[in-house]
Amino acid sequence: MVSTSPLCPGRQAAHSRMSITARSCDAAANDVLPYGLASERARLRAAGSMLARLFSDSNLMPEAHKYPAWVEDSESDEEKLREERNSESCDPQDSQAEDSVSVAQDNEEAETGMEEEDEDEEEEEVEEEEENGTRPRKRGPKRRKMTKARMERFKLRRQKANTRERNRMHDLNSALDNLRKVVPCYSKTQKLSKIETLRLAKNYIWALSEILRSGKRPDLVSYVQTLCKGLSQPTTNLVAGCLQLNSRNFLSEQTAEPGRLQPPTSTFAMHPYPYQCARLPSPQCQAGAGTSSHPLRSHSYCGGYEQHLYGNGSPEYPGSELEGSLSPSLCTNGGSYSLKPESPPEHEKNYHYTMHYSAMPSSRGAAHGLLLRPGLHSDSLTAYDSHIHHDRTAVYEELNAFFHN
DNA sequence: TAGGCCATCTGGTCCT
DNA sequence: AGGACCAGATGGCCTA
Repeated sequence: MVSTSPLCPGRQAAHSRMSITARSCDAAANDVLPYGLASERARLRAAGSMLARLFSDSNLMPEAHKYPAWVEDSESDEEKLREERNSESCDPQDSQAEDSVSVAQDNEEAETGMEEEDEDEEEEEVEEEEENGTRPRKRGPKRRKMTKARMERFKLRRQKANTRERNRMHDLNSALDNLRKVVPCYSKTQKLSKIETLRLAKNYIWALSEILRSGKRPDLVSYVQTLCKGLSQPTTNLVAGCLQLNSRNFLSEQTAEPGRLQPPTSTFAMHPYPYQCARLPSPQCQAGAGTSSHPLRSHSYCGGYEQHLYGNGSPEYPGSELEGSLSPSLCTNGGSYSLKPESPPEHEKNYHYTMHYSAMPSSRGAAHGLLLRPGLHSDSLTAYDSHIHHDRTAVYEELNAFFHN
């Protein structure tokens, strides 16, 4: 039995504490492009530029965040500093703490020695007084006495820095939210964790670059394995669910009916990943029946996998094609359909899996189970989705007409 | 209660 | 000097 956290599948991962930094993003990005093909790199650069534009879109950025109460409350701030001074002065012998509390020491000096100075003298640089005996004088530039005015400036600077840092992290989170929407599996109610989002995005880019490089259609198993490489088990289940993949079924098919799957000439490296998801129905359609010479023009697959992978029927590759395949305008939850497991556990009933589907499903048969309702998930439409929602409505209407006439 | 994830604060470093 | 970026520390929230 696979347990799934209803809020965050990444929480199940036994990863050590990690912070999402630009360095980790760079490290992930460096793994994405294993090939020296200039054309693929150019396309991916274009995709990267598109993502950068997407993330830098001012409409996507959160509104100005309110300052916490203490920012505007100087008295509470002073109390905070006072508490810090009290707590940090408990162990004066700790040299490491000494560095960290230098500001507090300065504050202390300000209180003890400078209160009677007038404001003009406060602007002067004054050598630090000799410390009283026990500890040697610290190296480095001589510290200035922390006057009241200086302390105020310090506090103001610190508050501004905190605000900037807060906004910076909010922007980063906003970009991560946008990234969540363009990776293969998006659920507003069950958000991927930051690290899982980055991993899935990296795998997704890898998978797309493999397709571009080889010009071949990967088999379903390898595709999902590639997407799920390094992800936690709950996230793997989520992605597999989004791709309508029943690992138990495809594993058995792999052994009992290998002919139904792509031969092992897959362009994706097979790696043993312990799929244990057995809560999803069988794939509605089997892979491998296609004869299309081009993966992006395939008309043989059906179901989420194909719609996800080849859904954009545009015959053009570069530029707009890439933007189309990566852009949420074609990869949207606004017109997506939910994939619900058969008899889901109680705690999963509120899950809201959405599968990004693209402009044109591959066949009419594939569309039979597909309800194209522009407002289907309007509750989960975000600001960005709302932004592009209007443009997509016409497409949905056309598709509805196409499939229901 | 432990562990995972997250937001925030903070000081350091680098760059303009 | 000030801003951007980073990483460590901390505490809150949530789940198993």
